[in-house]
Amino acid sequence: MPPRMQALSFALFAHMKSSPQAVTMSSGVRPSVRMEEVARHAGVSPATVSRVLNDRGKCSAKTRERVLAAIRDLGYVANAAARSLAQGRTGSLGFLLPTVGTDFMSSFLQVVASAATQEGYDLLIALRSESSLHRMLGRHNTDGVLIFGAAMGEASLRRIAAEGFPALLVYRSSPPGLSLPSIVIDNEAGVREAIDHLVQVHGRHRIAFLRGPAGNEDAARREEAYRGALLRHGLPFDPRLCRGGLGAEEARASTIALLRDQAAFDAVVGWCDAASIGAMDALRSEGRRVPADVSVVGFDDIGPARHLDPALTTVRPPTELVGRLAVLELVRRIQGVATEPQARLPVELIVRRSCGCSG
Amino acid sequence: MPPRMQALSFALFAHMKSSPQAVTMSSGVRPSVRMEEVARHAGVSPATVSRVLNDRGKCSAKTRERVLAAIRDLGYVANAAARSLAQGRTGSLGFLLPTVGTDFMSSFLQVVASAATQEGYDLLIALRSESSLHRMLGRHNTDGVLIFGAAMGEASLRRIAAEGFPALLVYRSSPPGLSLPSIVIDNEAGVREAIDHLVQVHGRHRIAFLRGPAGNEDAARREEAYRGALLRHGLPFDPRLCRGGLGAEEARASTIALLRDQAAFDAVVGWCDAASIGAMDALRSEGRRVPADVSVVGFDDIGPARHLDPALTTVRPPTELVGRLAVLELVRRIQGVATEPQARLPVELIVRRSCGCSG
DNA sequence: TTGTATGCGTTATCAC
DNA sequence: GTGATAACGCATACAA
Repeated sequence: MPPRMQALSFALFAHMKSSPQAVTMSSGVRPSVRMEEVARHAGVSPATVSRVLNDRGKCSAKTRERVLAAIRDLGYVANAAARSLAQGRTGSLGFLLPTVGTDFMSSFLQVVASAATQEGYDLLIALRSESSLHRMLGRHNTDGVLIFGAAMGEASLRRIAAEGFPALLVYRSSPPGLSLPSIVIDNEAGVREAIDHLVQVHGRHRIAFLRGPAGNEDAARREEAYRGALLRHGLPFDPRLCRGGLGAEEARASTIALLRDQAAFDAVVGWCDAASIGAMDALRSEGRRVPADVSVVGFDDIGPARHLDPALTTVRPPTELVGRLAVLELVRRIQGVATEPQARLPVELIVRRSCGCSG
Repeated sequence: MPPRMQALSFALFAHMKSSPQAVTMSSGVRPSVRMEEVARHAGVSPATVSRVLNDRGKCSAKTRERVLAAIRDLGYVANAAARSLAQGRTGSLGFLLPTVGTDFMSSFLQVVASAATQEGYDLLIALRSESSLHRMLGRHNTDGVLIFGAAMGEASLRRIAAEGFPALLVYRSSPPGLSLPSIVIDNEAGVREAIDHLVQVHGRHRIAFLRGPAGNEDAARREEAYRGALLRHGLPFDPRLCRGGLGAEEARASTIALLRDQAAFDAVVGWCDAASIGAMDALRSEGRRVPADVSVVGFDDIGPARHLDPALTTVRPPTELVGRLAVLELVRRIQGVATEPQARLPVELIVRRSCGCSG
């Protein structure tokens, strides 16, 4: 935010804070209509209304009609808290995630949110915050939680597992000994395929890698796979070619450092698309041509990948499937059904132009 | 999803569905610890525990300690439903939005989520779904709702207003007669500045516009402003230059149509960045140079905008401010404090290279 | 098929 | 300061 805007924002806040216009406390806030009122209106007992609402037990079509009419007339909406208390379930899922501000996370969240709705659950989201985490736990507030990546420390995971609270890890496997169910993708196969392609199709032999954050399991697996793939092709591992690329910024910097380093390279594999995009940016600004001089491959297939110039060749995880499966499995676990301890979903190499193909 | 993957997904689902490993129903699921147990453990009454938990009324530091210790030992977490029922508040905000899958929405959601956390509220998100909307209403389930753009029909808005349920519109103004509080941005000023810049600095006189979706208020305002700005500069409005550009795809198509149409133009203003990006894409693929042949300007300043080649000149709304203010105002409204009926926040023209500047 | 009564876990209003 | 007790609004045996 530029200074001027910031000043403005303070002014706005201050103004509104000190706004003296008294308090409208319960001006038009009539007490919300309860079930009892609906019952009276329909000439039945509250219990009957409850049955109609939940499709429990049989009741004559006529009373059913009357009740529904009353509900409509009065604009009745059940009090979620009371219902939860009585039923012992909240009807909502928690989703713990480190951030929603990235392309990848937002599209994943989209999938999870619609899957949750489809399964009849509300979605409560919490950004890596131990406090909101706390509230979600203890068989309260939420019927179960989806935990993305490293959004939650191992200590908390341990507690969840101990309490038997329904939880499912996504894009992260269970810490040893905990046996929390999880859904991960086949990072190894993805990177292996990518590098096989670079070596076999494009004859690349000096392949650099931009590594992800330390705590990130996917990042670690992909880096491992990178080294493994080099080995399989009999290529030496050159530490100068393996640099930090957390996001586009760092990737840009690393790529420029790579160029300055004189350590010749003819391909860059980013641990994620954002990193690869940063790399392409840097290469272009330094006068290198992609893919003529350097091939670039990413991982994630975020939205912009296909619109880059050249379009980014990248490894696509089955985001849609991961999200739907995650919600489904969590719901199943909430219902007490035993589920697979771990699902490892296959990825797919999307060949576009940044590797050198003409597709 | 490619066919092979789809088949696989079915296989996975089927497998898990038919998994015969019985039911773990309440295997390690011990009944959650309640307040009463904490009370016994600490040698006090439940009422005292409640006081300690909520900092209500005075109590000796010693009992306070004992209670806190008991809570820690037993890993007690308050039951949210019971608490809500007793207090008449849920401690969560609802956020109704059409989608989270776009750059713009995800960064806005990020702001809203962290603001909510900061204000001590959980965030319940609902993707344009009348059913989840329904649950959020009626003074239940959430203490108030944030409604983004056209995420909710006017009928529902009317009901909300009638019930006096705390609600705040964001990126959309209140329908006439409803007086729901709202926070909007100054679309007019943004487009006007952009077009002034194109005309005055770059001498552009044939300016095309890519219009947004019909129901979108921002889109409508921006288009109006486009026509207004042309008028002010004495430029004719040519309907052939005003085409659909909902997203990148349509924008691409429209731009190509524009070129085929022989209706000469030297600038394109997109109603949003995604549209402008699509336009740039099309221009490039058709052999036009940006900005040499055609200037391009966007609206939103989404993340990728600055990384395009050339970097996109665009109008930036104060997303951070809008989000924080929205949460703050909603909370204030929930607390019964009268708030401004409408805030119209200023935008800023971010001049980069796609307009022709060398910045 | 429908109504009555009780409990869900917490907070709040009282007495003590 | 602290402890009993009555709501909070709904679901669900159980009775009718």
